[in-house]
Amino acid sequence: MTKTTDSDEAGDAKRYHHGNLVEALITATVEIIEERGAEHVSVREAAKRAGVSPGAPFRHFRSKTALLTAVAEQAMDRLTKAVAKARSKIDSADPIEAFEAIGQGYLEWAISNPTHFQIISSRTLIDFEGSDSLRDHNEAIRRTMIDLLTQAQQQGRLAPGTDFDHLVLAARALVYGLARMAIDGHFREWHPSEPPALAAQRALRLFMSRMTIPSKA
Amino acid sequence: MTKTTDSDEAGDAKRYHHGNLVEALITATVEIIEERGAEHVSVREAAKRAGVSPGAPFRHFRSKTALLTAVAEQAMDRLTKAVAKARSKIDSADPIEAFEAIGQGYLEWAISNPTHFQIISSRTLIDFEGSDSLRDHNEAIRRTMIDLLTQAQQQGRLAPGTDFDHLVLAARALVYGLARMAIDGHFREWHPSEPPALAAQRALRLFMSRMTIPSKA
DNA sequence: TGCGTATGTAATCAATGTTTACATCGCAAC
DNA sequence: GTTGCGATGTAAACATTGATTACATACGCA
Repeated sequence: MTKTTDSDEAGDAKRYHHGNLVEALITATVEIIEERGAEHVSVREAAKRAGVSPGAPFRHFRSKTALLTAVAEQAMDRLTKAVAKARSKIDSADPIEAFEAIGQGYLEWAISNPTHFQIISSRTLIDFEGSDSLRDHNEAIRRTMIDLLTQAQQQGRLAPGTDFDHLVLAARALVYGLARMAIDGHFREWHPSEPPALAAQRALRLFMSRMTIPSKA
Repeated sequence: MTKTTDSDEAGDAKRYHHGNLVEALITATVEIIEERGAEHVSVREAAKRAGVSPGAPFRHFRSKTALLTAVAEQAMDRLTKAVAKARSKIDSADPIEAFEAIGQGYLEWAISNPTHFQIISSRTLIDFEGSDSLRDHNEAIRRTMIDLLTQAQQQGRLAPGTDFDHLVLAARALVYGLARMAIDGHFREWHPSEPPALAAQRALRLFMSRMTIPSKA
């Protein structure tokens, strides 16, 4: 009865009960994805890294897919927060500035967290449709971007003759394409002097400046 | 010595030598990808479908990765041809029209061949760097698009104040993003009346119309 | 015809996902 | 404190997979 500390991670003593296996497995899985790619994750390896037997993970995750989905949920959570933070930073009520800020926040997060972004968008490895959390967060981001563009339209800020639906499509495709290019290594041939996140931001800004009309203020 | 026919596939007789195993394995692998996704391909399953023992594929492919890379090479070959065909169809010397045609050809192929496009761009499953064929074809397409935009620039057809490098980046990201959205199922919420390929084409056209100046002719 | 080599088979191995029977701990009720 | 039950872990097993090795077969050329 020497120690009854129940809380967190700093224990060396190997107890029968891990205490925080779910978290430890997710962390270990992220590590493996970083080292070998999401396709080469193994549940046994994650268990080993968490210091636990091969069967233990299945007490918490029905399958390997469920484990990877949990990783995706954590990732999506962080992405949502990054986007929200990016938006809160600009105080302007200008919907176009807000859209740019959100796009930039999205891109910055995706580019500096390629592992997490990769698992979010690899929909054959995770059960996207089966996770309310994933679907909801994804829809929230998408709706925010559409709402801002709708505001811009209502304020007459879209370049004349612009079809709204195809503008939205192009904007989403641009942001998504830039993010995926980054994680797929397409930025390798880019100028070393300009970091990918900055280049992406400028491309997005170029796009928006051609699609919209500057505010009069 | 009844049959000495050496050529192709129409034989029911189970010969010891398959005759065209490489091709058969690639075809079988494509089938599996269509059914279960690229991450769930198994060499044994491909061997079974080709009517051959589990070890046989390794006579022709050093590893599973090598088999998947061969599939990617076949896919890239077809994509290159589709792009070339799209370009040859328009006789105009206008670089911007040519760019649009190529982009459209690229998108149409990617959207109607999601399986093949997926394997091309999943660079953790295939050995992209190790395949001269893949690198060369990829570089060729990229260079063609850049060259056309360069011509447009030299003819003074870019909207004033447009930074060339970021225009190229945005254009590539847009095309790539549209293609990936299609294969990742992001078009599901799109109007059912307008097929994804058409929507993508219009988004691309919108983008180009804002970035360039129409020809005087 | 005969033989070398490309191509296939069979057997085998280690690693993996998953299940099942059993062990151990944590914690609330007495 | 003791008891007992549910949550959490272990150990062992099974089928499937990627890959290797020793052996078998047949194609094609001298």
